[in-house]
Amino acid sequence: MSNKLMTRNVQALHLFNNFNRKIAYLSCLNSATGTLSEAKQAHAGALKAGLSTQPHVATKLLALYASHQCFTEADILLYSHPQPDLFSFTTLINASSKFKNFHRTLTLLVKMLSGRLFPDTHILPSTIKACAGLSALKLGHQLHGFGLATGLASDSLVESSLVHMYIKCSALKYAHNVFNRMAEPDVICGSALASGYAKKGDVSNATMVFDEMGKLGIEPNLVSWNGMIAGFNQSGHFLEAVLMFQRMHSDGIECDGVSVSSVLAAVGDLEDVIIGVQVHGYAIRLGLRSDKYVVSSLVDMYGKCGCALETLRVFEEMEKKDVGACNALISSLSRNNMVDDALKTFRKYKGQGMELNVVSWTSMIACCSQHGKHPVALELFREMQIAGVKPNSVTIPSLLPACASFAALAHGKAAHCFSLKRGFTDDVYVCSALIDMYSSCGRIKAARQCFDRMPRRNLVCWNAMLGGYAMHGMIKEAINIFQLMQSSRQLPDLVSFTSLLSVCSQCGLVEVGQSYFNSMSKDYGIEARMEHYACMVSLLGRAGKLEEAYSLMNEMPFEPDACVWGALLSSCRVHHNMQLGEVAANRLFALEPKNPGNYILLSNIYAARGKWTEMDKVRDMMKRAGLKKNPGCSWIEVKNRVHMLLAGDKSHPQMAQILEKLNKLSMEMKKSGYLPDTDFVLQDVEEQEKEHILCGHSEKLAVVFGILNTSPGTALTVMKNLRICGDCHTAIKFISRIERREILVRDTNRFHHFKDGVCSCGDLW
DNA sequence: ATAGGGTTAG
Repeated sequence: MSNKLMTRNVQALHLFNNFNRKIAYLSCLNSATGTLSEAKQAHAGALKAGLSTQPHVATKLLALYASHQCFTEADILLYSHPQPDLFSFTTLINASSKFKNFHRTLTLLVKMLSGRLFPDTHILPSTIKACAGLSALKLGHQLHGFGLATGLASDSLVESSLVHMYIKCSALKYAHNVFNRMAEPDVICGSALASGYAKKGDVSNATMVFDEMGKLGIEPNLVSWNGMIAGFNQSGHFLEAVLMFQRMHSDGIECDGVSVSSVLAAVGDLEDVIIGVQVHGYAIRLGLRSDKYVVSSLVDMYGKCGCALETLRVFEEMEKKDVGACNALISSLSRNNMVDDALKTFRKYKGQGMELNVVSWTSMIACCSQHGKHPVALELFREMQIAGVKPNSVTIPSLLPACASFAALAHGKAAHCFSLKRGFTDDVYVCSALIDMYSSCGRIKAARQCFDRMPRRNLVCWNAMLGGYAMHGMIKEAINIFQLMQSSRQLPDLVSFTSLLSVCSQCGLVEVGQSYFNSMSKDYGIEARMEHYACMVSLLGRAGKLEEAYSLMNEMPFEPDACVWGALLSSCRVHHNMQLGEVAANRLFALEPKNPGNYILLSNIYAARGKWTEMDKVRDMMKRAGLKKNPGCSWIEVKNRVHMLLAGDKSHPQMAQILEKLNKLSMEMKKSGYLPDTDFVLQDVEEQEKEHILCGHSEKLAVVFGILNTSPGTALTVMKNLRICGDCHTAIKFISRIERREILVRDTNRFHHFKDGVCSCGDLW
């Protein structure tokens, strides 16, 4: 053999070997379906063998990477692919869609289209699914159009993905249309559509689709029934949910834990414990005692029906305690005013290492906020973050009322910043709570800013803003916002009118208030409730139209409650009307014998009229009611007498006696922590108070009250006014004084009444 | 190469 020939042979052999290696590699690649490291090895091998740009190899590698969600690597291969084909795109698009990487799915679709490749039946469903995942209705709609133009829309996979996409985008009409045109409609699409309507609260369409399924030859299955029950429950159609459950039962269809937990939630909201007990028994018969969802809804249902003991029993019977059930228990206890038990439960399971979630923390915070344990609520919020549980958009409005009642502006601001950071400020509940917090802390401008920045508003937001202006007695702004509300086509409700009437009453706008009161039922079909009558009585009463106020009370369709009588009594005190004052006071003594404020008001009227013996009688009544121990009350009572003496005959024989009594009381008050003033020259504190509020002189206001006394009731009033002046620092000082003492529940209620705009029975001390 | 149903917090 010549040398030349030799070299040729070697070359041929080399080529042959190389070819063999490639063949070996390709077969190896084809069998490589396993791990990610295998995929990487295959990729490395392809690079080494110079095969990575071979269409076949690239496509295979791409699929390997995609199956491991390694989209960056897959992308590199796609971009360096010599001729990216439909198959490469299909594998990548479907993988992205499968792993819910919807943005990538749609980016790939666009890239594919720009390469003049068009989706087929393999790609269309997964791209439509991506639109569903991103709620991209427009694009989904376009893909639908493409499907119609190309005839792909009649593919059954495309059809069902369209139905689901339209449901997810809450375009139920479109979904319904596609469903109606399906060649072979299936249970899955039918149930999804029916429950979609149910979730949206469209009872008639939900029922129609559900019933039509039978006509189309599709038998509704358990999931279809459950979807209806759950949907009705979620949209607040509780009765429909229960009826559906009953229909299911009478149709002889056996339900499961899903049906039971959904129907129980609805029963709870109907507060129908009789049905609740029946379903409970049914659940036990079906052996659902250990279903955590069933137990949670049972606990919640009994709680909503006011059966706290049953709630506890059901929870105790649970073998392995579940967080959800524990959360339901906490909220049930809270609902039934068992705040300490709720806290105990929370601490107990936290201590036992139960993994508490956002709902657990939020329920506990809401519970404390709602029951006046404001510092605890704030502390829990801090603890929650230390525990690494992220607050969500429900946590914020649960916490904010605590900041508001506490005038804890710094905490409220922090919560606001937190919401901004986390993007919660588009949430109507968050914003409404912020508005309320800022108004309560005296920052009405900040409240308005929150209001103006809202992308969408509902009734709650409008009421929060209106309430804020009412709280500050800003009549112009309140009327303004009410008009804005009407031009925005937002119908007002009971709460809106409470604020409006309250602010009119505060500002003495009798006619305006009366016209609002009349238009309530005339223009909006809203029947006036107790709080509206309280406002009206206060409105008329403050203006001195006491007889009119009294006759309005007689015309009321129901018996006036303590609030309404209190409004009348307060007005009687302002105008020194003894006759009506006595009527009101006597009713109040019967309605709330333990409320010292009523006695004081009457005593004040007597004092103004110089009725010495009547004052004695009131004092005796207080004693009999067991209220004589309150030095603050006695103090005011005695002070009134001194005023009388000073105003009248200074050489009154009882002067020395009274002064002695006053001194004794002063000592007593000092001992029990009150700060009495011995300087009763401050005759008309109320006048000063009004002036300072109007001028925003919070320090002076604080001084006036600081000198007078600091009984809990006073401190509350001061705090309220300080907040209106925007001086939260001083307000907080007052709060700490209140918290060191026990406040009568009634006092707190009055305070909240004020806050909500019914200030008619304020002016306690 | 997949699709429909559950409780509890404002």
